[in-house]
Amino acid sequence: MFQSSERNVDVGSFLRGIDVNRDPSRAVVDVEEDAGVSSPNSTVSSVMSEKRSERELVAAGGGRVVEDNDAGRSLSSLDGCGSEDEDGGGNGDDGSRKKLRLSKEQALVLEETFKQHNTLNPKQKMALAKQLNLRTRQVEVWFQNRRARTKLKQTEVDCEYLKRCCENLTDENRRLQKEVSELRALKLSPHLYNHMKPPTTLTMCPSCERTSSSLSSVAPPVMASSSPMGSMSPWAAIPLQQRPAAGSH
DNA sequence: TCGTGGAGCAACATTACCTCA
DNA sequence: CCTGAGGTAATGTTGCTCCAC
Repeated sequence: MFQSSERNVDVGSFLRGIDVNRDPSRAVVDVEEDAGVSSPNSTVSSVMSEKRSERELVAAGGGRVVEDNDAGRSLSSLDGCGSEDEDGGGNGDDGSRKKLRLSKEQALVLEETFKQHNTLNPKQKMALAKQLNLRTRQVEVWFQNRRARTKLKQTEVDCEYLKRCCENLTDENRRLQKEVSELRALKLSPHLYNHMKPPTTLTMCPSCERTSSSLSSVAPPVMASSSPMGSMSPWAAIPLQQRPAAGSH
């Protein structure tokens, strides 16, 4: 697996410091969820593999694979987790993971819940899982993926916005450059220059009595980085209320 | 009080399956 | 029927926090 080394230098990192989901009752809840997989695993991998096999059993044994995903089925007809505790023993033999498709009703409820809070504490997770006849792990995974999708969408929106900003700045730069060359041309033609009124757009610098828009100050604007997505936060110079937001999910 | 190991969690990258044009 | 693209559920890894010891 290829992971970037700067993986954790992201927006989410500092948010993790605020562990809004931390719930004192968590331990009890999680023990409940992982009932039967409570062996003291020494490594994460072993935990994962055990949890994985548990999931596979449910996914396969529950039979909630795509072929039975007709739009009309009711939530209560989803048996898989109803069998939260039962293992079903399905086709765990071939090791293939069958992918279930959430019903429209389930997706709707999950979406609505996500709108209210994009993370769930263990109690909420369990309640939601129970309501939807899903496993808590499935709810958890759905929220993880949903957060990822939201972030991706927001990134795309940000990117588009920055692209437009860049284009606007380029245009502005071009305009200013043109203005500079025009002013230079005027300056090189004293007979014309003397008879002209000073440009009304130029303001006097009160302290030095020189025009604030002297030629040197009209150099092309240089951004903090050559790229609009430079190392510095691209939003640093953009008022918060002007930042675009990804559409509702 | 401090260090340590385990557990749980979220973020992230990736994989694998499914649908649909 | 085949196929490639896109969507998304699921998996694996990593780092962080909390807590018991």
